[in-house]
Amino acid sequence: MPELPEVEYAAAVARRVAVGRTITSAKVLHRSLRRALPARNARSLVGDRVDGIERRGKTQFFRLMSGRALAVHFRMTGDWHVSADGEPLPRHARAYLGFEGGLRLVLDDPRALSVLSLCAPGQGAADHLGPDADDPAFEPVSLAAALRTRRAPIKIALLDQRVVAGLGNIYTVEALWQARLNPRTPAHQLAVARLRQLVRAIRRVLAKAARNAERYYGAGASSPSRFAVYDREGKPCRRCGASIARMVQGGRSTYFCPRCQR
DNA sequence: CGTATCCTGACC
DNA sequence: GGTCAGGATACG
Repeated sequence: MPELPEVEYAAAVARRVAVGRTITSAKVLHRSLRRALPARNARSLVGDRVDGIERRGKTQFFRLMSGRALAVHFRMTGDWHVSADGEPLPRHARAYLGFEGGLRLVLDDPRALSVLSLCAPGQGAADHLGPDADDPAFEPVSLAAALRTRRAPIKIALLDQRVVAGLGNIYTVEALWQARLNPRTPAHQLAVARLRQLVRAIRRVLAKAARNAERYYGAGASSPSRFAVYDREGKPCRRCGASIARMVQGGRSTYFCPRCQR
């Protein structure tokens, strides 16, 4: 799943193709994406120019010359595919932007859950997001303040983008293992000292993911897991050897070591 | 707080 | 042919 490091990588790809270039074509190919970006809105992108692409949490913002911004969220399975005009589109092409010079940025998304939307000039679309998980502003003391009233399990709280932006299921689970924290611990019970370990673990997990050159689709299903706990139910904990357990929290799988995460 | 919804490929 | 996966959002 694209989380902060993968979205940052995708944004870098998009920057190379789009920044400084005028949009020559824009089309939404799937009904589900037209809910947020109707055909007329897509058409209005033609003639505008991409001045820059920023990432906040898991959202990419294409800053346009007109003052508007195109927000792109990959959700589960979205990714950019780069091709030249006239080349066949990938099987799960859901939308594309064509640019001056002949390159095309194609949104490739099997499940078609990605969201494209236009933000009017001055419309702050990232206001509801907490600090980015890889930003220095994400630190233990302010995290403690954000969690003070939260009785939900820490796993659930970390997935709330208002608390911290950019974490998804996989790296949240990995960071909790790294920090030896029980995912069920009520968030407000964690002292700053424990949160310091957690923040450090999150930074470490994200930095490792960012260094990883392979894309998230790249690893074959049979290759050894690059995760310490995610999707390793019943396999030995890489720290203590106990059997990795799985539970469901908020409808999503949490993997953890029942022995060394307390 | 929990649960349904979107969407489709993968898997039994 | 039924179930599962899950980010964000909407709702009870």
